[in-house]
Amino acid sequence: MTTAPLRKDAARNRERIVAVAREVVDEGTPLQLNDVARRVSMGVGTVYRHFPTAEALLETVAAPGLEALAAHGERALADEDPARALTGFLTRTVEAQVTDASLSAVSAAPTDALPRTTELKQNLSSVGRQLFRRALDADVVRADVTADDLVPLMCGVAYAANVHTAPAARAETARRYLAALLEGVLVDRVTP
Amino acid sequence: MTTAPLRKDAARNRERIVAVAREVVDEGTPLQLNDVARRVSMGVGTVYRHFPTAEALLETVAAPGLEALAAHGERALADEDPARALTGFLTRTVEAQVTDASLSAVSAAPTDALPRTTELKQNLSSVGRQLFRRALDADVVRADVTADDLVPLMCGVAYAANVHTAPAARAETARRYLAALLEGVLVDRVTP
Amino acid sequence: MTTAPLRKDAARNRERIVAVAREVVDEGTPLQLNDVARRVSMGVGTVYRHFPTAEALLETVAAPGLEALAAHGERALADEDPARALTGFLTRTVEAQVTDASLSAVSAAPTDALPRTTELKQNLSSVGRQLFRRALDADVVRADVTADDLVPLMCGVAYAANVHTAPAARAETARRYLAALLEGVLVDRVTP
Amino acid sequence: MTTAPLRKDAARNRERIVAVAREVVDEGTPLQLNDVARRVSMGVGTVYRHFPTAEALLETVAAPGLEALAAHGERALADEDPARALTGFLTRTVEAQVTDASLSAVSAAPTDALPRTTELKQNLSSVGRQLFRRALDADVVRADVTADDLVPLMCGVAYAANVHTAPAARAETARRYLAALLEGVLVDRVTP
DNA sequence: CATGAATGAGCCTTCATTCAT
DNA sequence: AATGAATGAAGGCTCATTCAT
Repeated sequence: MTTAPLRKDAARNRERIVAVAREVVDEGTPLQLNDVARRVSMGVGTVYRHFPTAEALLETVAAPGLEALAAHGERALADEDPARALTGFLTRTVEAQVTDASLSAVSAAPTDALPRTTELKQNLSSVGRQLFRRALDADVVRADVTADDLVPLMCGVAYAANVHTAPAARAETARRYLAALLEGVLVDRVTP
Repeated sequence: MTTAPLRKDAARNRERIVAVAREVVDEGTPLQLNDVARRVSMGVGTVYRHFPTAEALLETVAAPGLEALAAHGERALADEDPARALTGFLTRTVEAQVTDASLSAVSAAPTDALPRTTELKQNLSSVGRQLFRRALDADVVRADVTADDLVPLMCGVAYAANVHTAPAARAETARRYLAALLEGVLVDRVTP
Repeated sequence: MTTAPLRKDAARNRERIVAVAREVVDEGTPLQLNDVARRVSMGVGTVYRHFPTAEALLETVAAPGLEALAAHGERALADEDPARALTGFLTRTVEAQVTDASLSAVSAAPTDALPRTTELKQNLSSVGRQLFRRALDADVVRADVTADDLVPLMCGVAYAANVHTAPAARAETARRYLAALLEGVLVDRVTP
Repeated sequence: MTTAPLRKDAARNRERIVAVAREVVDEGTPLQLNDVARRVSMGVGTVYRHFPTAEALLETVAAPGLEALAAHGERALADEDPARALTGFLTRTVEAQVTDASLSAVSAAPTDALPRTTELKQNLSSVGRQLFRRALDADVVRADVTADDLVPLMCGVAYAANVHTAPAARAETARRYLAALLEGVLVDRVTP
């Protein structure tokens, strides 16, 4: 056991903190531990006890999203059409990033506050990597992109969708930009 | 000229401020007027006199870069190959954004502090739009991207190149990502 | 109680802040939270935690004075002589304003920082209004002044007493000016 | 000659400064030499040359008003009815103070920046003193107010009219408050 | 005389973090 | 465990005044 099991009330506190942090993130408000403490009507100390830094809390907020993406990826691995599998996975990924600010922040962060986050990000990478390899094996991927580029590219697509775009239109824009990336902006120049 | 020409010494001070701000930006340090004042050994008031906000200073730092990009675009308009012209312009753009943090920040900003910046951004947009239209007319562009998407997409490519990439490799990565976007990640699925 | 009762030490700090603010006010120095923090040797943050604005602190400093005035007014309501009751109340009011800069400032302020202040000012108004009505009913008040004029007039009397008057003489001067206002500067012109 | 005669252009500059300062005062904006300089499109230095301090400029702005009041007082001295003369003068005075922020500020100020201001204030005092003495001699003034109280009392009336009163209603309110002061708020208690 | 750039003290306010209770 | 008061560095900005040009 890594951590001692939390006392029931402590566990409940922790959950309330995370729930409220989720709201803060969804509001687009920067995540501050003091702010969260006030919102959950707990002392700052309590919040700090559970989450040593704002990043740790943010990653905890992001975790279910990361898990869900990985789970989706796992299911996609069962898809017989490798292109469809990869496309579906990536679509889901950018949609999630555009919808959930904790995911875009955590995905793009160079370092993690929690080991658990690193683990989740690796799981996700791994699934992406497998989907990518299958697509490669099926010759549906051009050569000059590697599996390592998937995360940065998805972060970029999500970022692009936020630039000069009204919030309501971002999910749709993200889908369009992903499509552009997958299919290419330029028509193939066929040399006869 | 809208504003009275600056006195020689004032002009020199102004230039020193911009030069130091350039360094701050290149360092990756957030641009703060107090910090700049300390670095140039001037009173804060002097810096504030020249630049009422950090954004104004940042945009001033970015201006030459924006001009250079527009100039490049103008020259590209003379290129007889529309695809090459557009590609060259976009390559230059993402390289610049990845190399110069003021450009990525200013490009993605929804509002401008200086009218001059708005003007420069419009020039740049306009050039991009013309290059795009030519490419469209030459049937080298797929339909579902419009000229309005160029800026967001370039911001996204530059952003992607910064994610999980060592500084030294960013320019090269940006070029790769742009290529991926232009040519498409997936092979076209030809239905026979 | 609306707010949780303060911890003992916090309460002591709060009191020290108010006490020092009282001194600052009595000195005639403008009330600044930073200044108060320095004088009580606490971090600025502590002072800001207790009082979000200088106005809030000023009103807290003024509160006991406002309460005392209202209390005096309540007692005056028991006086059988309506003119004496009103006069006594008003005398007390201008004396207080002239003696305590927080009272004149808070009384004249168009808006309040603390709900408690609004409440206290309303109490005070209400008492004045009742005393005034009694005097009216007893026909000892001329018609062209209303209860709404009492506060402005008292502020004016206190202000007048501060103009070109040495501090030591101000209370006495305020009484004289109030008497002038009540009795009239001009002799009644009796038309036979 | 106290001061060397100004060169024509310097004199014109001076006048423009005063005119703009008048506007600033009428706007209710605090009078700042930098601000005035900008508005008249002159260097701050020029404004400082003409007016060493904001007070000096304010007093210069107030001067015509002070002169007009004194002039009115002089004419009032010719009035055969001493009560009417005094009343008219005081009415004019409070109206002026309520209408012109420079007059209330300069009147209440304990010290003057310009000798000229001291002189004007003395003239005005002197006229008031004479009107008051006449009224006294005619037995239309109660005893417990002296000529020295006139200025403070008028400042107080003007101040009272500004407390909790909408700008548009201030002149009328000031007149009412002056009437109250002159005639008394309380009915004379006649002991039979 | 006129200019206006430069100064920098000084005020306001926020926030991440600690630690006594 | 929980609390939340205290901290104080740090950043933002204004403005009266001076002085080199």
